[in-house]
Amino acid sequence: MHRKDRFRYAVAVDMIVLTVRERALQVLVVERAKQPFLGGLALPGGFLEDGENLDQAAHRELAEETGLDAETLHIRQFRSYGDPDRDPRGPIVSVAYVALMPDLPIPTAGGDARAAHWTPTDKLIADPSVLAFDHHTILTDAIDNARDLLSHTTLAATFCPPEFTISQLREVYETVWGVTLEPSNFHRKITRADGFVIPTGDKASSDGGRRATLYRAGPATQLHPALPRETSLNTTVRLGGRQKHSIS
Amino acid sequence: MHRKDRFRYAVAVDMIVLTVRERALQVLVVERAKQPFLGGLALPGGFLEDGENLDQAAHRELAEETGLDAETLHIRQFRSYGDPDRDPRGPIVSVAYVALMPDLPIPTAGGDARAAHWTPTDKLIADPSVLAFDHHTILTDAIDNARDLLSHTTLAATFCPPEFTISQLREVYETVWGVTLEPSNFHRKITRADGFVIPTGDKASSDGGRRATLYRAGPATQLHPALPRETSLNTTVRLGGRQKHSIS
DNA sequence: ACAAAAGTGTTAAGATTACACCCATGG
DNA sequence: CCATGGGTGTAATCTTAACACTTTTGT
Repeated sequence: MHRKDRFRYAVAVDMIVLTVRERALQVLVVERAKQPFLGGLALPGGFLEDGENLDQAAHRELAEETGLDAETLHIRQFRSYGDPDRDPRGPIVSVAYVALMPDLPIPTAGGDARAAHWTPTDKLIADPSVLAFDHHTILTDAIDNARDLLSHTTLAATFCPPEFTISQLREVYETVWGVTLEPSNFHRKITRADGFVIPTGDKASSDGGRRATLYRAGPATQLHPALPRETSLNTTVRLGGRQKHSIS
Repeated sequence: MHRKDRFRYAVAVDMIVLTVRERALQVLVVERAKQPFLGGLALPGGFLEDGENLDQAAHRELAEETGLDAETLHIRQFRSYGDPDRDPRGPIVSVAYVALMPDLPIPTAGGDARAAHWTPTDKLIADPSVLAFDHHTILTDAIDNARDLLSHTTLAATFCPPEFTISQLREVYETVWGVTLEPSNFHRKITRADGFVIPTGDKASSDGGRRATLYRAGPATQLHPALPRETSLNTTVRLGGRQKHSIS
Protein backbone atom coordinates (compact mmCIF):
# COMPACT_ATOMS: atom_id res chain seq x y z
CA MET A 1 0.00 0.00 0.00
CA HIS A 2 1.89 3.04 -1.25
CA ARG A 3 1.16 6.34 0.40
CA LYS A 4 -1.27 8.75 -1.16
CA ASP A 5 -1.89 7.04 -4.49
CA ARG A 6 -5.34 6.04 -3.41
CA PHE A 7 -8.00 5.84 -6.01
CA ARG A 8 -10.85 8.22 -5.45
CA TYR A 9 -14.46 7.66 -6.27
CA ALA A 10 -17.60 9.64 -6.35
CA VAL A 11 -20.19 8.05 -4.07
CA ALA A 12 -23.83 7.92 -5.01
CA VAL A 13 -26.95 6.48 -3.47
CA ASP A 14 -29.50 4.79 -5.68
CA MET A 15 -33.02 4.17 -4.42
CA ILE A 16 -35.11 1.13 -5.18
CA VAL A 17 -38.54 2.34 -4.10
CA LEU A 18 -41.02 -0.50 -4.28
CA THR A 19 -44.76 -0.66 -3.88
CA VAL A 20 -47.60 -3.04 -4.63
CA ARG A 21 -49.98 -1.30 -6.98
CA GLU A 22 -52.61 -2.61 -9.35
CA ARG A 23 -51.77 -6.17 -8.38
CA ALA A 24 -48.16 -5.75 -9.51
CA LEU A 25 -44.86 -5.04 -7.82
CA GLN A 26 -43.87 -1.60 -9.06
CA VAL A 27 -40.76 0.49 -8.74
CA LEU A 28 -40.12 4.21 -8.95
CA VAL A 29 -38.06 5.20 -12.00
CA VAL A 30 -37.04 8.55 -13.40
CA GLU A 31 -36.43 9.68 -16.92
CA ARG A 32 -32.89 10.96 -17.18
CA ALA A 33 -32.61 14.66 -17.95
CA LYS A 34 -28.92 14.64 -18.88
CA GLN A 35 -26.16 12.57 -20.38
CA PRO A 36 -25.28 9.80 -20.16
CA PHE A 37 -28.44 7.85 -21.00
CA LEU A 38 -30.34 11.10 -21.62
CA GLY A 39 -34.02 10.26 -21.89
CA GLY A 40 -33.45 6.73 -20.62
CA LEU A 41 -34.95 5.23 -17.50
CA ALA A 42 -32.99 4.91 -14.28
CA LEU A 43 -33.42 4.41 -10.59
CA PRO A 44 -33.62 7.68 -8.69
CA GLY A 45 -30.49 8.64 -6.84
CA GLY A 46 -27.68 11.12 -6.60
CA PHE A 47 -24.30 11.95 -5.21
CA LEU A 48 -23.40 12.39 -1.60
CA GLU A 49 -23.08 15.96 -0.46
CA ASP A 50 -20.53 17.44 1.86
CA GLY A 51 -20.79 16.20 5.44
CA GLU A 52 -23.63 13.80 4.72
CA ASN A 53 -23.61 10.17 5.69
CA LEU A 54 -25.09 7.42 3.54
CA ASP A 55 -28.45 7.19 5.30
CA GLN A 56 -28.90 10.94 5.24
CA ALA A 57 -28.21 11.03 1.53
CA ALA A 58 -30.76 8.28 0.95
CA HIS A 59 -33.42 10.15 2.89
CA ARG A 60 -32.65 13.39 1.10
CA GLU A 61 -32.78 11.78 -2.33
CA LEU A 62 -36.07 10.10 -1.57
CA ALA A 63 -37.55 13.38 -0.43
CA GLU A 64 -36.23 15.18 -3.51
CA GLU A 65 -37.51 12.59 -5.95
CA THR A 66 -40.87 11.82 -4.41
CA GLY A 67 -41.61 14.70 -2.10
CA LEU A 68 -42.24 12.16 0.63
CA ASP A 69 -40.79 12.47 4.06
CA ALA A 70 -39.26 9.13 4.81
CA GLU A 71 -39.94 9.09 8.54
CA THR A 72 -42.54 6.37 8.50
CA LEU A 73 -41.25 4.45 5.49
CA HIS A 74 -39.01 1.48 5.66
CA ILE A 75 -35.65 2.50 4.20
CA ARG A 76 -32.71 0.20 4.45
CA GLN A 77 -29.28 -0.01 2.93
CA PHE A 78 -29.14 -2.93 0.59
CA ARG A 79 -25.73 -3.31 -1.07
CA SER A 80 -23.05 -1.43 -2.94
CA TYR A 81 -21.94 -1.57 -6.53
CA GLY A 82 -18.43 -0.62 -7.52
CA ASP A 83 -17.42 -2.03 -10.87
CA PRO A 84 -14.89 0.43 -12.26
CA ASP A 85 -16.79 0.80 -15.53
CA ARG A 86 -20.33 0.74 -14.19
CA ASP A 87 -20.72 4.43 -14.99
CA PRO A 88 -19.22 6.03 -18.12
CA ARG A 89 -18.55 9.22 -16.19
CA GLY A 90 -15.84 7.52 -14.19
CA PRO A 91 -15.31 5.59 -10.98
CA ILE A 92 -18.53 5.81 -9.01
CA VAL A 93 -19.47 3.58 -6.12
CA SER A 94 -23.19 3.37 -5.68
CA VAL A 95 -24.80 2.42 -2.40
CA ALA A 96 -28.25 1.02 -3.10
CA TYR A 97 -31.11 1.57 -0.67
CA VAL A 98 -34.44 -0.22 -0.74
CA ALA A 99 -37.59 1.57 0.36
CA LEU A 100 -40.92 -0.21 0.70
CA MET A 101 -44.01 1.93 0.77
CA PRO A 102 -47.79 1.79 0.38
CA ASP A 103 -49.37 2.80 -2.89
CA LEU A 104 -49.31 6.54 -2.37
CA PRO A 105 -49.57 9.13 -5.10
CA ILE A 106 -46.13 10.62 -5.75
CA PRO A 107 -46.43 14.37 -5.13
CA THR A 108 -44.45 15.06 -8.34
CA ALA A 109 -40.70 15.42 -8.39
CA GLY A 110 -39.04 18.41 -6.83
CA GLY A 111 -36.51 20.78 -8.32
CA ASP A 112 -35.26 18.25 -10.79
CA ALA A 113 -36.96 18.40 -14.14
CA ARG A 114 -37.28 14.65 -14.38
CA ALA A 115 -40.42 13.19 -12.81
CA ALA A 116 -40.58 9.91 -10.95
CA HIS A 117 -43.29 7.44 -11.85
CA TRP A 118 -44.30 3.90 -10.96
CA THR A 119 -43.43 1.11 -13.36
CA PRO A 120 -44.20 -2.61 -13.06
CA THR A 121 -41.01 -4.46 -12.24
CA ASP A 122 -41.67 -7.43 -14.49
CA LYS A 123 -41.36 -5.28 -17.60
CA LEU A 124 -38.09 -3.79 -16.40
CA ILE A 125 -36.70 -7.18 -15.47
CA ALA A 126 -37.72 -8.86 -18.71
CA ASP A 127 -35.59 -6.49 -20.80
CA PRO A 128 -32.20 -5.77 -19.22
CA SER A 129 -31.54 -2.88 -21.61
CA VAL A 130 -34.38 -0.63 -20.46
CA LEU A 131 -32.64 0.67 -17.36
CA ALA A 132 -29.49 2.78 -17.53
CA PHE A 133 -26.11 1.89 -16.00
CA ASP A 134 -26.16 -1.39 -14.04
CA HIS A 135 -29.58 -0.57 -12.67
CA HIS A 136 -31.10 -3.73 -14.09
CA THR A 137 -28.72 -5.76 -11.92
CA ILE A 138 -29.39 -3.59 -8.89
CA LEU A 139 -33.15 -3.87 -9.31
CA THR A 140 -33.02 -7.63 -9.78
CA ASP A 141 -30.85 -8.09 -6.69
CA ALA A 142 -33.10 -5.85 -4.62
CA ILE A 143 -36.28 -7.65 -5.60
CA ASP A 144 -34.76 -11.06 -4.88
CA ASN A 145 -33.75 -9.78 -1.50
CA ALA A 146 -37.16 -8.28 -0.74
CA ARG A 147 -38.88 -11.51 -1.72
CA ASP A 148 -36.70 -13.48 0.67
CA LEU A 149 -37.27 -11.03 3.49
CA LEU A 150 -41.05 -11.23 3.28
CA SER A 151 -41.04 -14.82 4.47
CA HIS A 152 -39.27 -14.37 7.78
CA THR A 153 -39.85 -10.73 8.58
CA THR A 154 -42.92 -8.54 9.01
CA LEU A 155 -41.80 -6.26 6.15
CA ALA A 156 -44.87 -7.02 4.04
CA ALA A 157 -46.83 -4.65 6.26
CA THR A 158 -44.70 -1.72 5.09
CA PHE A 159 -46.32 -2.13 1.67
CA CYS A 160 -49.69 -1.47 3.30
CA PRO A 161 -51.24 1.80 4.44
CA PRO A 162 -51.25 2.56 8.19
CA GLU A 163 -54.48 0.63 8.60
CA PHE A 164 -55.08 -2.41 6.48
CA THR A 165 -56.98 -5.66 6.29
CA ILE A 166 -55.58 -9.17 6.28
CA SER A 167 -56.66 -9.49 2.66
CA GLN A 168 -54.60 -6.46 1.69
CA LEU A 169 -51.61 -8.01 3.39
CA ARG A 170 -52.28 -11.26 1.62
CA GLU A 171 -52.37 -9.44 -1.69
CA VAL A 172 -48.89 -8.13 -0.95
CA TYR A 173 -47.53 -11.63 -0.50
CA GLU A 174 -49.39 -12.95 -3.49
CA THR A 175 -48.17 -10.15 -5.72
CA VAL A 176 -44.55 -10.09 -4.63
CA TRP A 177 -44.22 -13.86 -4.68
CA GLY A 178 -46.48 -14.47 -7.65
CA VAL A 179 -48.44 -17.17 -5.85
CA THR A 180 -51.97 -17.69 -4.61
CA LEU A 181 -52.43 -18.19 -0.90
CA GLU A 182 -55.27 -19.88 0.91
CA PRO A 183 -57.19 -17.00 2.55
CA SER A 184 -58.42 -18.75 5.68
CA ASN A 185 -55.13 -20.32 6.66
CA PHE A 186 -53.27 -17.11 5.86
CA HIS A 187 -55.65 -15.22 8.11
CA ARG A 188 -54.99 -17.53 11.03
CA LYS A 189 -51.26 -17.57 10.57
CA ILE A 190 -50.94 -13.79 10.48
CA THR A 191 -53.35 -13.00 13.29
CA ARG A 192 -51.73 -15.58 15.54
CA ALA A 193 -48.16 -14.47 14.90
CA ASP A 194 -47.30 -12.50 17.98
CA GLY A 195 -46.87 -8.76 17.31
CA PHE A 196 -47.24 -8.85 13.52
CA VAL A 197 -50.61 -7.10 13.33
CA ILE A 198 -52.85 -5.57 15.98
CA PRO A 199 -56.54 -4.85 15.48
CA THR A 200 -57.56 -1.19 15.55
CA GLY A 201 -61.11 -1.97 16.56
CA ASP A 202 -62.52 -0.61 13.31
CA LYS A 203 -63.83 -2.41 10.27
CA ALA A 204 -63.05 -1.66 6.64
CA SER A 205 -65.79 -0.63 4.27
CA SER A 206 -66.92 -3.34 1.94
CA ASP A 207 -67.93 -3.74 -1.67
CA GLY A 208 -69.89 -6.92 -1.64
CA GLY A 209 -68.77 -9.01 1.30
CA ARG A 210 -68.40 -9.02 5.03
CA ARG A 211 -66.48 -6.04 6.37
CA ALA A 212 -62.92 -6.94 7.32
CA THR A 213 -61.26 -6.09 10.60
CA LEU A 214 -58.66 -3.35 10.29
CA TYR A 215 -55.17 -3.86 11.64
CA ARG A 216 -52.03 -1.81 11.98
CA ALA A 217 -48.46 -3.09 11.98
CA GLY A 218 -47.32 -4.49 15.31
CA PRO A 219 -43.93 -4.20 16.99
CA ALA A 220 -42.52 -7.51 15.72
CA THR A 221 -39.91 -7.42 12.98
CA GLN A 222 -39.19 -11.12 12.71
CA LEU A 223 -41.92 -13.52 11.76
CA HIS A 224 -41.87 -16.84 13.53
CA PRO A 225 -42.57 -19.37 12.27
CA ALA A 226 -41.75 -18.14 8.78
CA LEU A 227 -44.27 -17.96 6.00
CA PRO A 228 -42.80 -20.48 3.57
CA ARG A 229 -42.69 -19.25 0.02
CA GLU A 230 -42.56 -22.56 -1.82
CA THR A 231 -44.30 -25.23 0.16
CA SER A 232 -47.27 -24.21 2.22
CA LEU A 233 -50.38 -22.11 1.95
CA ASN A 234 -50.26 -22.34 -1.83
CA THR A 235 -53.72 -23.10 -3.01
CA THR A 236 -54.23 -26.46 -4.54
CA VAL A 237 -55.21 -26.85 -8.13
CA ARG A 238 -57.36 -29.73 -9.26
CA LEU A 239 -56.46 -31.27 -12.55
CA GLY A 240 -58.17 -34.37 -13.83
CA GLY A 241 -59.44 -36.12 -10.77
CA ARG A 242 -56.55 -35.83 -8.35
CA GLN A 243 -54.92 -33.00 -6.38
CA LYS A 244 -51.64 -31.31 -7.24
CA HIS A 245 -49.90 -28.43 -5.60
CA SER A 246 -49.59 -25.34 -7.73
CA ILE A 247 -45.95 -25.20 -6.72
CA SER A 248 -44.22 -28.37 -5.75
CA MET B 1 -27.01 18.95 -8.47
CA HIS B 2 -24.32 21.37 -9.64
CA ARG B 3 -21.84 20.13 -12.19
CA LYS B 4 -18.47 18.81 -11.10
CA ASP B 5 -18.56 19.72 -7.43
CA ARG B 6 -18.94 16.11 -6.46
CA PHE B 7 -17.43 14.97 -3.26
CA ARG B 8 -14.80 12.31 -3.68
CA TYR B 9 -14.05 9.48 -1.36
CA ALA B 10 -11.45 6.82 -1.01
CA VAL B 11 -13.08 3.40 -1.06
CA ALA B 12 -11.89 0.60 1.18
CA VAL B 13 -12.98 -2.94 1.83
CA ASP B 14 -12.95 -4.26 5.38
CA MET B 15 -13.08 -7.98 6.03
CA ILE B 16 -14.93 -9.65 8.87
CA VAL B 17 -13.38 -13.11 8.78
CA LEU B 18 -15.18 -15.37 11.21
CA THR B 19 -14.50 -18.88 12.41
CA VAL B 20 -15.54 -21.17 15.23
CA ARG B 21 -12.45 -22.09 17.20
CA GLU B 22 -11.97 -23.38 20.71
CA ARG B 23 -15.72 -23.29 21.28
CA ALA B 24 -15.85 -19.56 20.57
CA LEU B 25 -16.77 -17.38 17.65
CA GLN B 26 -13.50 -15.76 16.62
CA VAL B 27 -12.61 -13.02 14.18
CA LEU B 28 -9.42 -12.17 12.37
CA VAL B 29 -7.89 -8.87 13.51
CA VAL B 30 -4.64 -7.15 12.68
CA GLU B 31 -2.41 -4.90 14.70
CA ARG B 32 -2.12 -1.60 12.92
CA ALA B 33 1.37 -0.78 11.70
CA LYS B 34 0.76 2.89 11.00
CA GLN B 35 -1.20 5.92 12.08
CA PRO B 36 -3.93 6.42 12.88
CA PHE B 37 -4.52 3.95 15.69
CA LEU B 38 -0.91 2.72 15.40
CA GLY B 39 -0.58 -0.45 17.44
CA GLY B 40 -4.34 -0.74 17.85
CA LEU B 41 -6.50 -3.59 16.67
CA ALA B 42 -8.56 -3.36 13.50
CA LEU B 43 -10.35 -5.47 10.97
CA PRO B 44 -8.15 -6.35 8.02
CA GLY B 45 -8.83 -4.39 4.88
CA GLY B 46 -7.46 -1.88 2.45
CA PHE B 47 -8.13 0.50 -0.36
CA LEU B 48 -9.38 -0.36 -3.79
CA GLU B 49 -6.75 -0.44 -6.46
CA ASP B 50 -7.00 0.81 -10.01
CA GLY B 51 -9.41 -1.13 -12.16
CA GLU B 52 -10.55 -3.42 -9.37
CA ASN B 53 -14.15 -4.04 -8.46
CA LEU B 54 -15.35 -4.49 -4.90
CA ASP B 55 -15.38 -8.30 -4.88
CA GLN B 56 -11.93 -8.48 -6.40
CA ALA B 57 -10.58 -6.13 -3.74
CA ALA B 58 -12.14 -8.27 -1.02
CA HIS B 59 -10.56 -11.42 -2.39
CA ARG B 60 -7.19 -9.73 -2.79
CA GLU B 61 -7.24 -8.35 0.74
CA LEU B 62 -8.17 -11.70 2.19
CA ALA B 63 -5.33 -13.37 0.32
CA GLU B 64 -2.88 -10.67 1.42
CA GLU B 65 -3.88 -10.83 5.06
CA THR B 66 -4.29 -14.55 5.49
CA GLY B 67 -2.47 -16.13 2.58
CA LEU B 68 -5.63 -18.07 1.84
CA ASP B 69 -7.08 -18.35 -1.58
CA ALA B 70 -10.71 -17.54 -1.21
CA GLU B 71 -12.04 -19.85 -3.89
CA THR B 72 -13.74 -22.27 -1.54
CA LEU B 73 -14.59 -19.85 1.23
CA HIS B 74 -17.87 -18.10 1.63
CA ILE B 75 -17.28 -14.40 1.00
CA ARG B 76 -20.16 -12.04 0.72
CA GLN B 77 -20.62 -8.31 0.69
CA PHE B 78 -22.32 -7.24 3.84
CA ARG B 79 -22.88 -3.51 4.01
CA SER B 80 -21.17 -0.16 3.57
CA TYR B 81 -20.19 2.48 6.07
CA GLY B 82 -19.85 6.08 5.03
CA ASP B 83 -20.05 8.47 7.95
CA PRO B 84 -18.00 11.49 6.93
CA ASP B 85 -15.89 11.34 10.09
CA ARG B 86 -15.55 7.58 10.44
CA ASP B 87 -11.87 7.79 9.51
CA PRO B 88 -9.63 10.65 10.67
CA ARG B 89 -7.73 10.52 7.38
CA GLY B 90 -10.72 11.89 5.53
CA PRO B 91 -13.82 10.78 3.68
CA ILE B 92 -13.56 7.03 3.26
CA VAL B 93 -16.42 4.74 2.38
CA SER B 94 -15.82 1.24 3.57
CA VAL B 95 -17.53 -1.76 2.05
CA ALA B 96 -17.60 -4.55 4.61
CA TYR B 97 -17.33 -8.17 3.53
CA VAL B 98 -18.03 -11.19 5.72
CA ALA B 99 -16.07 -14.39 5.22
CA LEU B 100 -16.92 -17.57 7.08
CA MET B 101 -14.25 -20.22 7.23
CA PRO B 102 -13.23 -23.38 9.05
CA ASP B 103 -10.63 -23.21 11.79
CA LEU B 104 -7.55 -23.20 9.56
CA PRO B 105 -4.11 -22.04 10.64
CA ILE B 106 -3.47 -18.62 9.12
CA PRO B 107 -0.32 -18.98 7.00
CA THR B 108 1.04 -15.73 8.45
CA ALA B 109 0.40 -12.37 6.89
CA GLY B 110 2.04 -11.48 3.61
CA GLY B 111 4.01 -8.37 2.67
CA ASP B 112 2.42 -6.29 5.36
CA ALA B 113 4.31 -6.22 8.63
CA ARG B 114 1.18 -6.59 10.69
CA ALA B 115 0.11 -10.19 11.30
CA ALA B 116 -3.48 -11.35 11.45
CA HIS B 117 -4.60 -13.45 14.38
CA TRP B 118 -7.83 -14.96 15.70
CA THR B 119 -9.55 -13.21 18.59
CA PRO B 120 -12.74 -14.24 20.40
CA THR B 121 -15.53 -11.90 19.39
CA ASP B 122 -17.09 -11.60 22.83
CA LYS B 123 -14.06 -9.76 24.16
CA LEU B 124 -14.08 -7.35 21.24
CA ILE B 125 -17.80 -6.75 21.55
CA ALA B 126 -17.73 -6.23 25.30
CA ASP B 127 -15.36 -3.24 25.02
CA PRO B 128 -16.25 -0.93 22.13
CA SER B 129 -12.95 0.91 22.40
CA VAL B 130 -10.67 -2.00 21.54
CA LEU B 131 -11.18 -1.84 17.79
CA ALA B 132 -10.07 1.14 15.72
CA PHE B 133 -12.35 3.38 13.62
CA ASP B 134 -15.99 2.24 13.59
CA HIS B 135 -14.92 -1.39 13.46
CA HIS B 136 -16.77 -2.23 16.66
CA THR B 137 -20.01 -1.24 14.97
CA ILE B 138 -19.12 -3.13 11.82
CA LEU B 139 -18.23 -6.28 13.74
CA THR B 140 -21.40 -6.14 15.82
CA ASP B 141 -23.57 -5.69 12.74
CA ALA B 142 -21.83 -8.52 10.93
CA ILE B 143 -22.20 -10.97 13.79
CA ASP B 144 -25.88 -10.15 14.26
CA ASN B 145 -26.37 -10.76 10.58
CA ALA B 146 -24.45 -14.04 10.59
CA ARG B 147 -26.45 -15.29 13.57
CA ASP B 148 -29.70 -14.59 11.77
CA LEU B 149 -28.52 -16.26 8.60
CA LEU B 150 -27.63 -19.52 10.33
CA SER B 151 -31.25 -20.27 11.09
CA HIS B 152 -32.65 -20.23 7.57
CA THR B 153 -29.60 -20.90 5.43
CA THR B 154 -27.04 -23.66 5.24
CA LEU B 155 -24.21 -21.22 5.99
CA ALA B 156 -23.21 -22.99 9.18
CA ALA B 157 -21.47 -25.63 7.06
CA THR B 158 -19.02 -23.03 5.77
CA PHE B 159 -17.58 -22.89 9.29
CA CYS B 160 -16.76 -26.58 8.98
CA PRO B 161 -13.90 -28.28 7.12
CA PRO B 162 -14.74 -29.96 3.79
CA GLU B 163 -15.70 -33.14 5.61
CA PHE B 164 -17.38 -32.87 8.97
CA THR B 165 -19.65 -34.65 11.39
CA ILE B 166 -23.10 -33.63 12.54
CA SER B 167 -21.64 -32.91 15.96
CA GLN B 168 -19.16 -30.47 14.50
CA LEU B 169 -22.00 -28.72 12.74
CA ARG B 170 -23.99 -28.69 15.95
CA GLU B 171 -21.04 -27.13 17.75
CA VAL B 172 -21.13 -24.30 15.20
CA TYR B 173 -24.74 -23.52 15.98
CA GLU B 174 -24.22 -23.87 19.70
CA THR B 175 -21.22 -21.58 19.67
CA VAL B 176 -22.55 -18.88 17.39
CA TRP B 177 -25.93 -18.79 19.11
CA GLY B 178 -24.68 -19.46 22.62
CA VAL B 179 -27.24 -22.20 23.21
CA THR B 180 -27.24 -25.94 23.81
CA LEU B 181 -29.03 -28.10 21.31
CA GLU B 182 -30.44 -31.58 21.77
CA PRO B 183 -28.03 -33.84 19.83
CA SER B 184 -30.45 -36.50 18.65
CA ASN B 185 -33.12 -34.14 17.36
CA PHE B 186 -30.52 -31.90 15.76
CA HIS B 187 -29.11 -34.92 13.97
CA ARG B 188 -32.45 -35.86 12.49
CA LYS B 189 -33.33 -32.34 11.48
CA ILE B 190 -30.07 -31.77 9.63
CA THR B 191 -29.84 -35.14 7.94
CA ARG B 192 -33.43 -34.93 6.77
CA ALA B 193 -33.17 -31.41 5.39
CA ASP B 194 -32.88 -31.95 1.68
CA GLY B 195 -29.47 -31.03 0.27
CA PHE B 196 -27.95 -29.59 3.44
CA VAL B 197 -25.42 -32.38 4.07
CA ILE B 198 -24.53 -35.48 2.09
CA PRO B 199 -22.69 -38.47 3.54
CA THR B 200 -19.23 -39.14 2.14
CA GLY B 201 -19.36 -42.82 3.05
CA ASP B 202 -16.49 -42.46 5.51
CA LYS B 203 -16.48 -42.33 9.26
CA ALA B 204 -14.60 -39.92 11.49
CA SER B 205 -12.02 -41.23 13.91
CA SER B 206 -13.17 -41.33 17.48
CA ASP B 207 -11.82 -40.55 20.91
CA GLY B 208 -14.08 -42.58 23.14
CA GLY B 209 -17.36 -43.07 21.38
CA ARG B 210 -18.93 -44.45 18.26
CA ARG B 211 -17.38 -43.11 15.06
CA ALA B 212 -19.53 -40.47 13.44
CA THR B 213 -20.55 -40.45 9.79
CA LEU B 214 -18.74 -37.83 7.75
CA TYR B 215 -20.67 -35.42 5.59
CA ARG B 216 -19.85 -32.68 3.15
CA ALA B 217 -21.94 -29.60 2.39
CA GLY B 218 -24.79 -30.24 -0.01
CA PRO B 219 -26.12 -28.00 -2.77
CA ALA B 220 -28.91 -26.38 -0.74
CA THR B 221 -28.45 -22.79 0.40
CA GLN B 222 -31.78 -22.26 2.11
CA LEU B 223 -32.81 -24.37 5.06
CA HIS B 224 -36.43 -25.36 5.26
CA PRO B 225 -37.94 -25.56 7.72
CA ALA B 226 -35.66 -23.14 9.54
CA LEU B 227 -33.77 -24.02 12.69
CA PRO B 228 -35.42 -21.77 15.23
CA ARG B 229 -32.92 -19.96 17.37
CA GLU B 230 -35.10 -19.24 20.36
CA THR B 231 -37.75 -21.84 20.78
CA SER B 232 -36.91 -25.35 19.77
CA LEU B 233 -34.14 -27.88 20.14
CA ASN B 234 -32.87 -26.05 23.20
CA THR B 235 -32.11 -28.62 25.80
CA THR B 236 -34.23 -28.64 28.86
CA VAL B 237 -32.79 -27.95 32.25
CA ARG B 238 -34.18 -29.58 35.34
CA LEU B 239 -34.40 -27.42 38.42
CA GLY B 240 -36.09 -28.56 41.55
CA GLY B 241 -38.51 -31.20 40.45
CA ARG B 242 -40.03 -29.73 37.32
CA GLN B 243 -38.81 -28.95 33.80
CA LYS B 244 -37.95 -25.53 32.47
CA HIS B 245 -36.64 -24.49 29.10
CA SER B 246 -33.18 -22.99 29.13
CA ILE B 247 -34.53 -20.26 26.89
CA SER B 248 -38.18 -19.39 27.03
C1' DA C 1 -82.28 -13.79 -2.56
C1' DC C 2 -77.71 -14.01 -4.27
C1' DA C 3 -72.86 -13.36 -4.84
C1' DA C 4 -68.77 -12.44 -2.72
C1' DA C 5 -65.53 -11.70 0.82
C1' DA C 6 -64.37 -12.56 6.00
C1' DG C 7 -63.57 -15.57 9.19
C1' DT C 8 -64.23 -20.15 12.15
C1' DG C 9 -64.31 -25.39 12.59
C1' DT C 10 -62.45 -29.64 11.66
C1' DT C 11 -59.65 -33.40 10.46
C1' DA C 12 -55.71 -35.85 8.59
C1' DA C 13 -51.04 -35.51 7.89
C1' DG C 14 -46.77 -33.97 9.30
C1' DA C 15 -43.25 -31.74 12.50
C1' DT C 16 -41.29 -31.11 17.06
C1' DT C 17 -39.98 -32.36 21.73
C1' DA C 18 -38.26 -34.98 25.28
C1' DC C 19 -36.24 -38.87 26.44
C1' DA C 20 -35.46 -43.99 26.44
C1' DC C 21 -32.45 -46.88 24.56
C1' DC C 22 -29.20 -49.30 21.50
C1' DC C 23 -24.51 -49.05 18.90
C1' DA C 24 -19.58 -48.57 18.47
C1' DT C 25 -15.18 -47.28 20.16
C1' DG C 26 -11.07 -46.16 23.23
C1' DG C 27 -9.06 -46.75 27.48
C1' DC D 1 -16.30 -53.50 31.05
C1' DC D 2 -17.41 -49.01 31.27
C1' DA D 3 -17.58 -44.18 29.98
C1' DT D 4 -18.54 -41.47 26.02
C1' DG D 5 -20.43 -39.82 22.06
C1' DG D 6 -23.35 -41.42 17.72
C1' DG D 7 -27.59 -42.45 16.30
C1' DT D 8 -32.64 -44.65 16.16
C1' DG D 9 -37.42 -45.34 18.32
C1' DT D 10 -41.40 -43.51 20.17
C1' DA D 11 -45.30 -41.22 22.18
C1' DA D 12 -47.38 -36.76 23.42
C1' DT D 13 -47.97 -32.47 21.64
C1' DC D 14 -48.18 -28.88 18.35
C1' DT D 15 -48.56 -27.08 13.59
C1' DT D 16 -50.14 -27.19 8.86
C1' DA D 17 -53.09 -27.99 4.73
C1' DA D 18 -57.30 -28.52 2.83
C1' DC D 19 -61.80 -27.48 2.65
C1' DA D 20 -66.58 -27.35 4.59
C1' DC D 21 -69.25 -24.06 6.46
C1' DT D 22 -71.13 -19.90 8.80
C1' DT D 23 -71.26 -14.70 8.95
C1' DT D 24 -71.82 -10.26 6.98
C1' DT D 25 -72.19 -7.12 3.53
C1' DG D 26 -73.74 -4.78 -1.34
C1' DT D 27 -76.75 -5.18 -5.18
